[in-house]
Amino acid sequence: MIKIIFINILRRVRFAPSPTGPLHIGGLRTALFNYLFAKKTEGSFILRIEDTDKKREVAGAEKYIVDALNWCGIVPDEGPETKSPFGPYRQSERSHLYNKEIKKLVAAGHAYYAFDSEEELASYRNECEKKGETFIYNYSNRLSLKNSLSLSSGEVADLLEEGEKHVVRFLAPKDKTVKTIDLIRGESNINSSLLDDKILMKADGTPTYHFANVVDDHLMKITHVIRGEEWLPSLALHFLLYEAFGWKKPSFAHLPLILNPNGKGKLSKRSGEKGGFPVFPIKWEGEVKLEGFKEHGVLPSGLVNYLATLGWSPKEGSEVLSLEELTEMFQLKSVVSAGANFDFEKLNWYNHKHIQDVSNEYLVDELQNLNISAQKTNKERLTEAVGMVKERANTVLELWGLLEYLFFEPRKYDDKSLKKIKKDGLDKICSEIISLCHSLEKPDSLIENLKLWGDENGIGAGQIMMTTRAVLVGGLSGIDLQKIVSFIGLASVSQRTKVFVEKHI
RNA sequence: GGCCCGUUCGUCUAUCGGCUAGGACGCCAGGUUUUCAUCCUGGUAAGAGGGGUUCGAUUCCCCUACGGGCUACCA
Repeated sequence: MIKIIFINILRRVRFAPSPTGPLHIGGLRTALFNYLFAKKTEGSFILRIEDTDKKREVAGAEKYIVDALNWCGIVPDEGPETKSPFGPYRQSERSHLYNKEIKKLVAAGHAYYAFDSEEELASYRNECEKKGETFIYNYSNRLSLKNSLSLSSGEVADLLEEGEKHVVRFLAPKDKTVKTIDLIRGESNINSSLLDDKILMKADGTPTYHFANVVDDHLMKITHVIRGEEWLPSLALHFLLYEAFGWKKPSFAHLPLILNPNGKGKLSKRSGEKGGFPVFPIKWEGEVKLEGFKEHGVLPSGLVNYLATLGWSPKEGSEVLSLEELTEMFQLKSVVSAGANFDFEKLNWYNHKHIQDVSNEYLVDELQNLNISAQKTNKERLTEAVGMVKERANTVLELWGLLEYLFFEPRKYDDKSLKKIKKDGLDKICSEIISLCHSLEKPDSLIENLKLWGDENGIGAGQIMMTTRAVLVGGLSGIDLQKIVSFIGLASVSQRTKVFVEKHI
C-alpha cells in the first residue's frame, strides 16, 4: 500500500523498536510519548524498524509492533509501508546509506578500521577482569591493538585487500568535555576519556545501533529523539558522532523507565506473571504464547491513559483522558525523571472509567471477541445486559461474569448465601413466586407484588429479596432484582424457582 | 568494579525558595442501594539521612545511603 503523505519537517519524531519479540508496554509508552509530542503540534510520528541484528530478529515481531500501535490508536505517519524521500524505514534496507556515511567518517579521521577478533577482545576483557580492571578500547590502548591506527597504511591496505574481517570503530577523543543536553534532565558534562571506541560497523557489514541511529535520525530529519532512559549513557557518544559528521543535533529526551511493582528492576515478563498481569498490549503467538492486556479485557484507551500517567500527569482537571485529550494536554517538559512502578490496580481503575465512556455495542464486540459463550448469545439482548452491568466492571472480561445470570440459570448456589437465607418460609416464598409468575401478565410488578404478599403474611421484605435473589442468580449480589426479573421474564423466573425448590427444599 | 541517572503519602504524581505539602489509586469509615458493586462524603498517609547557601529550604549546592540504568561485533 502506498500512502501519500504530507511531510512536516518542523517537528519529526520517531519510534524505533527492534523486532526481537513482542513490544513491551515500556516500548509502547515510549511510542505514546513520541506520538503525543508530535500530534500536539501536527508534527510527524515515524516508525522505523531497527533490524540491523539479524541474529536476534524474530519472525512476526514487526507485524506485532504495527498491530499493537494500531490497536492503541498510536498510528505512525510514516513507516515501513510508506514511500517517501526519507525511506526506506527498515534499517536492513538502508545499508547503502550507512556504507556511504561511514566512509566519510573514516576519511575525516573520526573512525578507523580494527582487525581484532571477538575472541581476542574477549580474552583481553577476561585478563583485565582478573586484575579487577575494566578493558576499554580507547586512547589508552588502541595503539597496542590491531587497527588502522597502530598498523602502517600499507599493512591496512593489504589486510583490507585480502578481505580480512574488520569492524569500523569511532575514534573517541581524549580528555574532551562533552556537554550533553536532555530536555527532561538538563545538562550534563561527560569526559570523553571515559568513552570507548564504539564499534560503528560490525564485521558483517551491518551498522550498530549507535551509528545507524545517528545516520537515520539525521537523514530522516528527526528533530526530537524521545527514547528510554537506557540510552542516556550513550548520549555523549551520539553527540560526538553528530559533531564528527558536522550535523545539527536533534533535541534529546530520555524517558524514565517503567519498573516492576516493587520498584526492583525494569518491568519484566516474570514479574507480570507473578502479579497476574501481562506486560504486552496484545497477544503474541510466537513459539511461546503470551497474552496481552487486550486479552485481559483492558481497553486500548484505558491502557493508553494509564501509560500516559507513568512519568507524566495532566496539570489540572480529570485524570481520565482519551488519546485526543492527552494529545491536547501533553507537555514533554513536564515528564518526570524518576522511574515509575507499574500498578495493575490503578490500570484497572482507569479501565473501569473508560468502560463507562464507551458504547455498549463496542463493549459487546470486544466481549464477543474474548468470550465464546458471549459469541453464542443474542447480540441485542447482550447489548442491553452489558448496559445494565458495565458500571460494575473493571475489564471487558469481567462483564460476562456480571451478566451471565441474565442468560443462564445458576450453575450452582453460593453456600454462604444459602446459609444467610432463613429456612423458615422458604417453600412458601417459592410457591408464591411460581404462582405470581402464572397469574401476572407482565414481569414488571413481580417484586412489588411479592413484597405486598410478604406484608400480608408476616414475611419481611429483606427475606423476600434475599431469597428471590438467591433463587434467580445463585448468590446475593448483582443488579436490581426487578431489573433481573424484567430481563429474564416470568417463564424463566418460574423455571428457576422450580429448579431451586427441587434442589434445596 | 567503573560511569551515568534518580529519591515527595504503600503506589502514580503536584509544588517554577514562603507549606496548614495538593490531587489520584489503594485502604478505612459513613451515606445511597432493603443485596453486592457503582456512586457520593469524610479520613489515613510523604519530602531517604547529614551538612551547607539563605531571613526562610521539599525546592539550590555538597556528601552519604538506597534504588535504577549502562558497561557486547544487542538494541
